Amino acid sequence: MILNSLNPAQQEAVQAPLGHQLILAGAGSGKTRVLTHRIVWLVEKENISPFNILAVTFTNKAANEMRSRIESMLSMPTKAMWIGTFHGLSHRFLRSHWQEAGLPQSFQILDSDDQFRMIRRVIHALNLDEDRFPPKEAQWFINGQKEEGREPHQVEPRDIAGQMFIRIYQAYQEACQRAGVMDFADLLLKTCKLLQTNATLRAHYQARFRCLLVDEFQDTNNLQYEWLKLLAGENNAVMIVGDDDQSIYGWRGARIENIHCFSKDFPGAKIIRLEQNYRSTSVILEAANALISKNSGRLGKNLWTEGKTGDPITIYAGFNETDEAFFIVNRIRDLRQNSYSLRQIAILYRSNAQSRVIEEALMQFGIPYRVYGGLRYFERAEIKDALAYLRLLTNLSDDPAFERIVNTPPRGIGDRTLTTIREYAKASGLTLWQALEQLLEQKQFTTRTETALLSFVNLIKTMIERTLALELHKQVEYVLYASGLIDHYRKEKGEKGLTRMENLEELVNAAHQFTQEGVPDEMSPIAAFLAYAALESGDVQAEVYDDCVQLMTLHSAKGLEFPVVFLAGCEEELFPHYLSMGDPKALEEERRLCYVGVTRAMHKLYMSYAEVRRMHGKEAYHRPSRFLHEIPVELVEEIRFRTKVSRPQAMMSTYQPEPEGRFHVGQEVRHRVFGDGIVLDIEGDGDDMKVTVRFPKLGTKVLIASYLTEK
DNA sequence: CGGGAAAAGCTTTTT
DNA sequence: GCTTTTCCCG
Repeated sequence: MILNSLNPAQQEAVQAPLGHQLILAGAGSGKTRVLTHRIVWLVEKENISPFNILAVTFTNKAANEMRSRIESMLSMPTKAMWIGTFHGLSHRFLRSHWQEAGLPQSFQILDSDDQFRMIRRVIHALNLDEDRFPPKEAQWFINGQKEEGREPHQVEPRDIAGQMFIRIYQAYQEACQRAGVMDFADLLLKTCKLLQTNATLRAHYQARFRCLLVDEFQDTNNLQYEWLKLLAGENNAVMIVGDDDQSIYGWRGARIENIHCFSKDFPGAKIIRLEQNYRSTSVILEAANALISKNSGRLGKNLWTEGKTGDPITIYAGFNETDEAFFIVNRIRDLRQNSYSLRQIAILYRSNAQSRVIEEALMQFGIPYRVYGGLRYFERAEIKDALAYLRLLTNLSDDPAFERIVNTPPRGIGDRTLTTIREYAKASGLTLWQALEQLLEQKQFTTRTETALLSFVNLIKTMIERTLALELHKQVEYVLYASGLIDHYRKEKGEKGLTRMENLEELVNAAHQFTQEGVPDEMSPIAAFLAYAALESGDVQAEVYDDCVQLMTLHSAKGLEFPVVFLAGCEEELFPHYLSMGDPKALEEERRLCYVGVTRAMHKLYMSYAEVRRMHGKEAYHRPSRFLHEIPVELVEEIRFRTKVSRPQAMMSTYQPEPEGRFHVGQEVRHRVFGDGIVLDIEGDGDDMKVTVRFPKLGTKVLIASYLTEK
């Protein structure tokens, strides 16, 4: 193992004695390298068997990457090592111990969309008003309770409405149990509960995992922390890696506090800081450091680099969002001339809605781009339809799957028929499938409905018989055609239907590929495939060979790096977002988000804002983001193009403001970075005053007045 | 059942 | 304002 490729702090972390370690790893400080080297070190130097190691990450992508890196460094198989996400590892645990956990062997996993539908059904079944008890809120409530480790009976009701939400939670939980399904949070919760109550299992796993490693620890929630403590027990060594300054998922339950609690809960924990950055220029790092220093309660870190100073950060004041987009596109064209390839350039923004204007500008100039995010493969409606058939075949009790496909494609089973089935099921505590069978026996329907229902029942039964012996991908293929899904989407007009057909056909390939890569022995291929689809909803990664500008939100940019970064929409109300501005905690998270954005850039960072922006249909005038002001002036170069779009002629000629205060046209002024120049124009007043200055060597620049002094 | 009109969102996202 | 979902009627 080559340790001399690591810096002293990294080496210290990799070679740390077997105990608790807290690695505070700044952006671009090589934390993944440290983590993988550490695991290799444990195996090679501490003689820990891969069998005794467990490593947790937040995404499947990170887990896969970690395993393959370790494999390439280690001369032995890593199969015995547990590497995965909290959810993936919990799933693996519950598959082995479904009996102890009181689960059906073929239990399936609900994604958040399935969960939402199921909760809505439950609310209807309880005869509650959807307006008074919105499914979204119930979902938020339920997931929140689960993250705190509370089952329905453990929740303290706050008020009458809270009491109702508990009842919804209770009913939802019962419905899940009946259907043999569990949601994401259940995977963690059931694992924790089982480890808490079953001393034998707890002892077994605590004895096994002598070394536990957690990546991105600042993103853990309470339940995940509990999960870790249960497996760690008294004797196992825990290494966590994280960066409190990059915690940007507080809004979905991540507790930055966990990283603060670690030293207390894991006695003797040693803190090691990785502060040397290998990514960015010192200008970018200084800006990031200055920005994040405005936050309180940090563990504290100061990134530094041995690298170049680099160019100043460019701040562009656009007239409106179109002007901003054109600025970006123009700069991209320049960069391209300067031998940057498009894939080295990223445009980051706070919210997805911002991408449209930028996309239009890129399209207009024929610049290829790729937008990250959006619906992923296994989340597409047509794919979920197909998977619901597979789910129902595996498990006729799967009510959410039943609901989804009973009338997809349309086969004459309407809402009234379904209501009858649902009510019967509810009254007799049966699953929808059982209720349907009993009602058919009792001849409860009109002839037409009965025919429709019978053909559905027969369809499913035939599918089960016919696919039993088939290989997984043949099963999928059979289901696609026999269900009529293919025909259904074929009829859908336009490009949409075509894409959906292609997606469905792709599912056969996906299934084939899945079986080739090997199915865990303890599961049936179909169950394994379904679990895979639910847990790993499929990347929409840009292919590396595509030379495209990368567009994404700041959140999805985390963990990535780009030679050139444009950070668009740096305006108050948008970034920081208006919904976060009232709450100091949320505001600090926005600042961390900005920190994440700034530290993505390797060589060149552009930040831009628009003076006028159409938001929710209205023209809104926002001030430049406070984050821009938190970056030291000497690191910044502010510019504004005087394009036609950016300022109507009329305003210039009729409105010539008399210089208020310190500056007037023709005056000689001084700037800390650019030196001496002459004032050409003045706009606005007070804090917003912008002064156009001509500098002898640098040309004309528009600057904020407070950055200038009289000569 | 399907299409068009009305209404409701509208920050960030992984599992 | 624009887009997505829901609702209502032929």
